Amino acid sequence: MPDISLRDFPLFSQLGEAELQQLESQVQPRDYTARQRIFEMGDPALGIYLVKNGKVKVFRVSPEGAEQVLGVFQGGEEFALAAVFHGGRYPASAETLEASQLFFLEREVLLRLIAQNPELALHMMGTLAKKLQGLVSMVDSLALRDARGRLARYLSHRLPAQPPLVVELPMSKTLLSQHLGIKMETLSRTFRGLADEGVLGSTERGRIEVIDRDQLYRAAGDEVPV
Amino acid sequence: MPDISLRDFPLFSQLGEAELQQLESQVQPRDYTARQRIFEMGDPALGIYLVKNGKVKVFRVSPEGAEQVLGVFQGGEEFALAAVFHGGRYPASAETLEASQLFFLEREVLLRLIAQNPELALHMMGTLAKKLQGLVSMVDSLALRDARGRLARYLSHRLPAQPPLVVELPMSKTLLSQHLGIKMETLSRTFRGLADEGVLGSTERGRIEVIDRDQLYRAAGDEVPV
DNA sequence: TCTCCGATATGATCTCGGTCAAGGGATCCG
DNA sequence: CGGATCCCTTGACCGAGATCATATCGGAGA
Repeated sequence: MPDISLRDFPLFSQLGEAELQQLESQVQPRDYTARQRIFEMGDPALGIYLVKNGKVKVFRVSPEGAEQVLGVFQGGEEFALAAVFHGGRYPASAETLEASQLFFLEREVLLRLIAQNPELALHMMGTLAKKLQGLVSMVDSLALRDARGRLARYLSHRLPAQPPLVVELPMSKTLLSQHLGIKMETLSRTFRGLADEGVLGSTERGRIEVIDRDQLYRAAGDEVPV
Repeated sequence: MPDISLRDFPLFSQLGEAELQQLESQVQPRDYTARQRIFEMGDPALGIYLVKNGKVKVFRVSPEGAEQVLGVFQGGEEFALAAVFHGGRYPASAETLEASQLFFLEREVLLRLIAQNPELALHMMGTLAKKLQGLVSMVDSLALRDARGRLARYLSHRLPAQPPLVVELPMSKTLLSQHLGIKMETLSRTFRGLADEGVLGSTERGRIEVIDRDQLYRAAGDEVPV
């Protein structure tokens, strides 16, 4: 996994060389070990995080301690962007999945950056809008699909267009179950079910072989664009 | 219900008199009857809608025809804001609940407006961020709370701080059930349950009397700020 | 190679909420 | 006044998925 510099973040693709260098000096590198808490839901939202390497999960916790994973972010992605713009508190918690290096960008620095680069604002609105869309899709899954439908949808979204009909899971099945809002045991049974139906092949080691692409799409319900 | 002009939209609170007048000429008034479709999920996102009066629901539909309501918008609110910023398609459908007058604001006009008023961009990012927060809360409800917890949370969020311990539902119970992701019958039983527990009083005519505020908060789990 | 431990699988139950069915009760209208 | 319609309530039953319990797999380290 090669290291990543600021210029590799799509979020900053608009910026010129000079601005990037300036930004470089204002960003705070922070190193984390595996399973380290980055912030807790309710903490004041002081800035955004950029993932240089490693993996971070963002999640909510139920009163009983169950976790719902909102997203897993890795190199080149940023998180907690939205929290900065209503100046309040983080609406979820974040924790590393493995040892990770992040950049922390203070709220004020980000706002100043935007003030100097108006087109950056538009770009960030696009980013926010995409996240919103992702959450709408998540709500749809949770409210309107059963376990089979949720899994099929997750897989079909990540199935590469080109031949190797394989989905590489970016996280463990345990974590995936928390992302789909179903229990591990149920996810396990659901994978098994799809395999028995002939839709999937092996599902080991985070490598999901898809055998019947069309039926996977059908199980996903729809929304899978052409 | 008094009529509302553009200056009454919080979204445009930043704009000066001149800009508002200019905007006035670029906005398209559109009238709808009750239960009329405004756009369908998948339609190209051509612009945003501002609600002058009436009520609009935004929702997703399952393959079986069940609806999940993402939001209900009324006078002074706008919807479909996010869709404009990734230039794609509406990720949900919208329909009037009653006869309504809306303003339609074309994407290009909005973008031009932002270009001329950079601080408007920040304000809109705040709006987007709030919507994102709302969806995160919705995901939390759907994934981590049971019917009782969802309803209690909904009510506690809308309970006025001052004495008349009453929540006025902005929609029918049927619609509310589609908003909370539970069936009408279950919602009815859940209301009944909370009343039997002594948490709620009468729940008739969209007027929910809260008797035991503390227990309502407790049933809501947490997240209810001090 | 052996041991340990976290991740995954599988079986046996339980349960919340969905489904199906049958009323109320209010409002509007002929 | 009777009927039609919409919204809500209540009851009986059922099933997908949660829960509880146990077994197995596979990688890391001694």
